[in-house]
Amino acid sequence: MEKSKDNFFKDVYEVVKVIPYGRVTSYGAVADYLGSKGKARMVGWAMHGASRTNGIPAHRVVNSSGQMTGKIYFGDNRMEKLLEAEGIKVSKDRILDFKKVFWNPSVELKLD
DNA sequence: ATTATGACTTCAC
DNA sequence: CGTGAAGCCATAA
Repeated sequence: MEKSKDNFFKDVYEVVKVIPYGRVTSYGAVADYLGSKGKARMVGWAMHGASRTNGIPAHRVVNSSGQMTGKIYFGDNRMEKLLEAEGIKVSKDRILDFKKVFWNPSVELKLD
């Protein structure tokens, strides 16, 4: 993250910050919204750095299966706890009503 | 420059 | 629903 090379990360953070309460999204959805669908992994990388940052609800970002793959990087059950605190039911590191709580930035947050 | 790795995704079995 | 393989791109060694 030196210079303006972290523009992608910054965009990811902005989108994640905009995720509504009790909603979640996927790495691919964010990457797609940013115009780089193939960078789904990079979004995860950005979250990796956000996990230690304040103001970034990284717990609202999961993979396409609704599985909280990064909870281990969060701090064990901290991620699950946060999600449940927002009314999101979780089971076996996986969001139950994923389809209902899913928030697609490309649709909900479309540009004017 | 090259190889390995990863909070990913999708398809196939 | 679980596992495996291929595709994808940036970071690390």
